[in-house]
Amino acid sequence: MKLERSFYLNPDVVAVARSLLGKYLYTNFEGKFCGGMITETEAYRGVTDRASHAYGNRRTPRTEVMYQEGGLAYVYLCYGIHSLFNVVTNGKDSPHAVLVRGMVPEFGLDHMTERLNKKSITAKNTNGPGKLTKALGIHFSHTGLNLRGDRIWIEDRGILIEDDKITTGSRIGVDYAKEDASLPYRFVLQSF
DNA sequence: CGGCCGATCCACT
DNA sequence: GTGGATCGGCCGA
Repeated sequence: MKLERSFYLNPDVVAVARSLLGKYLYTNFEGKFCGGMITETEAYRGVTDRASHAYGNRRTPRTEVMYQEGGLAYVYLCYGIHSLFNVVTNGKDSPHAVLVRGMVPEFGLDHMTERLNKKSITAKNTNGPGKLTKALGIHFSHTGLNLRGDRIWIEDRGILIEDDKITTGSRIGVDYAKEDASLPYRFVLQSF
């Protein structure tokens, strides 16, 4: 059920972002098993995408994981507070990634509720990239983890998402990316 | 090595 | 609907 290595090696990161909708993201930290269905993603198309951290083939200790072969987690700190979870895709030295921005919580609800300091949890509590990492216990120190390992992984549970259930649009917070800011690289599964 | 700022969230109004 | 929180990365000097 775990997504195969070949899924992550797809050179078309926009297609990967689209096909991650309806897949299930799981974590298991300290014996706390959690997971849910992915409902929102954004594609970051490597060295030619001004919105990508790897634009212009920029390599830093932080972005180095994006240059590895697809199938790793790229987690970085945003605004000094939020850990944002990305899926590294494509082959080595093709630094593509998909940002996971939303999910519907389904497994380990008690663990996620506790991490969020709430009394209960709904999809509204995991509908942002910083919120879902907090619920799942993903921290920027987890960057580089293999997504076919036993701490963070993604499964296909056979859910088929029709095109008419998806809204496509421009990515969030990428105004600085000039002509790339308006590219339709954001995918949102409706009714969640 | 100093300083600026970001792929955000939430409490408060 | 708005401002404050809060800090690592990275650029420029």
